[in-house]
Amino acid sequence: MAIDVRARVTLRTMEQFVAVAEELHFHRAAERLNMSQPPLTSAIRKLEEDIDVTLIERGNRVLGLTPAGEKFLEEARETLRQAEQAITGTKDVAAGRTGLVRLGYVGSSLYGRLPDAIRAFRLQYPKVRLELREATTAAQIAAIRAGTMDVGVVIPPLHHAEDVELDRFDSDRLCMALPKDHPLGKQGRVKLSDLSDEPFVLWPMLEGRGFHLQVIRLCANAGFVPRVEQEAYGMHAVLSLVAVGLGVSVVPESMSGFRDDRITYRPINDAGSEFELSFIYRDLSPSAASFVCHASGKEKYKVL
Amino acid sequence: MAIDVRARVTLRTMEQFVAVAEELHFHRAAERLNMSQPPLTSAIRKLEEDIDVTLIERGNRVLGLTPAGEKFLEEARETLRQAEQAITGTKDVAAGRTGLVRLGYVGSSLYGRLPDAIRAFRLQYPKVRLELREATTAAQIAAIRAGTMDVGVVIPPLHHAEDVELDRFDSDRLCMALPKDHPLGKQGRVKLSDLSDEPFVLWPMLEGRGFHLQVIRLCANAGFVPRVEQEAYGMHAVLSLVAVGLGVSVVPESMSGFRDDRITYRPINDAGSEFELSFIYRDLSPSAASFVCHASGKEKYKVL
DNA sequence: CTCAATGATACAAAAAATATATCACGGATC
DNA sequence: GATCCGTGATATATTTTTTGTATCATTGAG
Repeated sequence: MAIDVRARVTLRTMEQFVAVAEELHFHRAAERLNMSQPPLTSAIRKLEEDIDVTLIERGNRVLGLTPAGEKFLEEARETLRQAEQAITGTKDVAAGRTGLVRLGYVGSSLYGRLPDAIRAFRLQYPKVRLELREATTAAQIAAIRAGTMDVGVVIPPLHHAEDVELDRFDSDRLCMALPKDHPLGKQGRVKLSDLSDEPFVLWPMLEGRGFHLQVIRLCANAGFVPRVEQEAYGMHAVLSLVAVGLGVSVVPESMSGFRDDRITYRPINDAGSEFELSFIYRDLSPSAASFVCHASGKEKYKVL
Repeated sequence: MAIDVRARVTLRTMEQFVAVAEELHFHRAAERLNMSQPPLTSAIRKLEEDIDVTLIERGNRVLGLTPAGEKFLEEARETLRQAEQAITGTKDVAAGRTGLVRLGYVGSSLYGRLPDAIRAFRLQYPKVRLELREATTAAQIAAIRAGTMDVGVVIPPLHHAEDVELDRFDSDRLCMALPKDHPLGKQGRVKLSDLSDEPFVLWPMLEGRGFHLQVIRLCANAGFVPRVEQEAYGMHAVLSLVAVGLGVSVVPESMSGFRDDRITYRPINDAGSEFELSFIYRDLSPSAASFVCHASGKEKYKVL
């Protein structure tokens, strides 16, 4: 029976009651509701019958609310507000204005366009929560497949990852990082081949395999195999070791935004020094689509 | 336009969507809703059209919710819950199960049935808030007229108060209060006329005029005019002064529940020693009606 | 290849909401 | 005190919405 009652009392009924309760005048209320007075009168009466409670006191010519009417006015307002939120909230989600984006990124991307893209996105989509996690390209692919990450920022090429989509986001190139007191560091122009006999500091191959290979290949093209004397996890660690003179390294040019008095950066003009940063994803939630869309500047994405 | 949309999305629609979202199966959902499948299908489609958001992913033979659908499921559930509360809450108010009762009472009523009545009422109507305020009969009448009090517990008769309704609640009688070391206090039987020459402690006439007059009249019938030597506000104060020997007094018998080693109570058998405690009220809110109804044991009251 | 399951479509019937016209009542006005 | 205006109630017709019945289209399993 309770279910039956709820079925009969509609949002429209509540809207009508609120209008009458606020105006305390059937004609004015009907006008506000863009309807005529008779159906309004009967609607209110049916409402009272349905819930079996007198809500409006019909004293001669003056209307008043019973205590129950006051209560229903309050509750009906809240119900209407909630109903409206149901719709606007849903539209927000659909439009990607609300939601959660779990964003992964490779460490080096923090020195490119990504931070600015994040800042701009947060301004335009304040209700989207962003969860950021640094991870290697391989780890991001795994997380996206596992559904624990929505979007990743990685360095292509990807291997065995035909199931994830890829969108170019930023480009960068490799450059040399030299200790400032190193002979080459004082020299104006340095060629990559000049490093053939120098000890290298590099990240382990497990951390960013594709990127690692690109460095090796680049050196190979310059005619040598880099002698890796020291490995370190993370670009910052690599650079710290370069700073104290443990060796030279090849890092993304955007890392030169990371300043250290003991390090000198030198460009590499060899072909193959360029690399890209791309978004990867599989099923884009609307909010994740908003992010990729906004950051990559492309127009539309099919959302899940 | 937003208003238009809200007008089209009804509670029924939400109920239908919730059923489909929970079952992920149109036929089962329709069965649960006691309707057939085709109109359910079209209702959901119309809902999606109305808010212009895809809520249900119709993958071949398997249904799934889009992120927006998840959101709408959550919000629709909340809306339905709120709508149901609007009705049940209103019914609670109408039935007097919820609300506020501002109850006034004369001090002496605290030693009669009132405390028990309050306790029992609170057990049966836990959602009704009770505001208690001690006040004289006259003050209660004024407060009820002013609309700042719902129900009063007073000692009739009332004067110039034809506009308030009166309901007998409890009865009591007057008794003598004597200092224990007073000669009369040691005597087994005491007649009221024995007090004719004793100094009296009484409350001022302003505080409980009708009650005061009853004492005077009672003494007059016993053949004397009480010599009031000391006035004190409140029964407790009166009794305290009796306890220290400042005089004798006549107080409600129920006050003998207030024990003091220095006071002896003696019954008054004279006609006219009885008095009543009554509820007074004007417009009973449902919760106030519940209270009066419950306390006085009567069945039904017309509620405002 | 057929069958069962499932959602979509078309059309008809039922129910509900709303509009129009009118009445009934009460207080204000002259 | 008769009349009129403002207000809510009633009766009935019309439109809109919702629901039901019958049927089809697609898909995956045996």
